[in-house]
Amino acid sequence: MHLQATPAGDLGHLHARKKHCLPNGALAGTLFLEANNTIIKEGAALDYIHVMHMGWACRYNIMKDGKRQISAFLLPGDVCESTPMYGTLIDYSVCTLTPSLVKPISIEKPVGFGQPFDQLQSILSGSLLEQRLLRAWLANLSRRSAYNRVAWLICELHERLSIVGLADETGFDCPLTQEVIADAVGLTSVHVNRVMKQFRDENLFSFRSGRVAFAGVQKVRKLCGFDPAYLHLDLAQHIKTTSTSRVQLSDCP
Amino acid sequence: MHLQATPAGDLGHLHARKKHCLPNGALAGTLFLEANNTIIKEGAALDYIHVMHMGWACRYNIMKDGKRQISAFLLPGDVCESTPMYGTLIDYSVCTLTPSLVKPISIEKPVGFGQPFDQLQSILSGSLLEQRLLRAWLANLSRRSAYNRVAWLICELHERLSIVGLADETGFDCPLTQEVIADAVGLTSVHVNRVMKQFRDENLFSFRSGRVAFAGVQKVRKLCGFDPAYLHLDLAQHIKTTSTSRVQLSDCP
DNA sequence: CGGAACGTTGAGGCTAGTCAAGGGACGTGG
DNA sequence: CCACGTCCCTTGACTAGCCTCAACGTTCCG
Repeated sequence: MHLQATPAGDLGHLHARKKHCLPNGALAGTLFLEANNTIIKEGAALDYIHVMHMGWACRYNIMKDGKRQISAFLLPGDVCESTPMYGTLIDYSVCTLTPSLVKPISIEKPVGFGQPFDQLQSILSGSLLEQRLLRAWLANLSRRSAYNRVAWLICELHERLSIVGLADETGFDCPLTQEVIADAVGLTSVHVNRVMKQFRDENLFSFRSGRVAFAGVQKVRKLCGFDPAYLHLDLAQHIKTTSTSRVQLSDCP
Repeated sequence: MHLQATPAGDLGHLHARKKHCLPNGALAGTLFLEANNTIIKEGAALDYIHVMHMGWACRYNIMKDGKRQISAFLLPGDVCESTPMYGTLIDYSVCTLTPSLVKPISIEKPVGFGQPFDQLQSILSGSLLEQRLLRAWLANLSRRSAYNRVAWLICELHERLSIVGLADETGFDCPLTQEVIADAVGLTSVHVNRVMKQFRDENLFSFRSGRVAFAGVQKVRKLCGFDPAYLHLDLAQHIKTTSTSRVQLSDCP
């Protein structure tokens, strides 16, 4: 997708029409945002973290020639900030892809002070997991065909959504447009479309009207070499902290 | 580059022929490694960090089909571990590209305990900087032509080497083979070669016998859209907030 | 001198991009 | 209710960028 390269790297035509939700219980302080609303602007200093409660968002950068590179999809439960360290300058933007509920949480000022160790540890773990995802994406973009690249992304989304209960073996609701997928995997939307057609024709999965419907997830995973290990590794290790059998770690993203 | 996919994801034919250096002064405990020696093996648990004192190394993954994806070059001053958090399982390998001096430093066991806050902060800053680099690489691979991709990598190396005094306006010593560059930018070595020829022919820079010789760095930067901001941003901000000199741990990637 | 590792070059093919046109779904306003 | 615009999907024809295969050159070293 080509966009006008505005100085701030922001989508100029978007306006954050935030409104507060019913301030009862868990939703207190949660913001409701329409699709295509900016949550984080590149260049800002970090003072809040934003937790996705509902809806999808993406982390992206606009390049000098107007091309957009998406570096992460943010699903319910995810934190929009890749390293929530107070005061750091943010080198990416985040915008919603669907109507969303986002909860901002303010951060203690001096990093570390007054924060329990396990909070620091979770920031570190989060940052580490982000790195793993980025390395996996790097390998995906760099070394796979368009066909496998798209399949792999679908597998990642499926796996991550499964973890939060938003996907099962039959598939998942996926609000992404083919253009957004293209900007994530480094293709054109036209080519993404062709690849999707191929997946349909080969009866692997369909991507239509906002839903990915599988005819066998394992077949798809095998074909594109998807191994969910890189998503769990840390989590599993973190929970058990020590003394564990950590099995399938060596394989590539 | 295609490699046999060995279970451990390691380069089977490499043998770590470590030997201790003269244990006097700053070099005490420093290891001397030949080229193509493994420093970190994918799947290991992190208990030491390894600081590059001399020589070049790279962080990489071997994919199931044997392809190698390099996700970072490690230059003098860099820490091989992208997030030096004790006990985490490492999802990449690191090997030397040239004869190198590497200093291993053991880490306190429980993350955080007994470590001063600025050390934690330094780990976080380092991790954050790694993310920035990864995002920059992602955009580079995904959205630029082969020609610009290679130019951009050369600019990054030049900038980072300049920071540690190993490059000037005329160029820098670069021990990378065209195949290694190919594995970093997602091309074949044949095509890297063609692009290099083009750079020579256009009198932008030459890449010959281990040296990159510029005929005007700015011209190259402009053409590929290289902006060194992503390397500094945090550093500048970081120094201001805490006013400490902790140079080699968190700083340059 | 021979081998190994790396660089160089050419021919030909495939993958993905570009350009272009049209279709379906949906909302809005007359 | 229909006309229209917008957004997204779909498809075809053509092009170009990069890959593959293959051969040969260069440098270095034992």
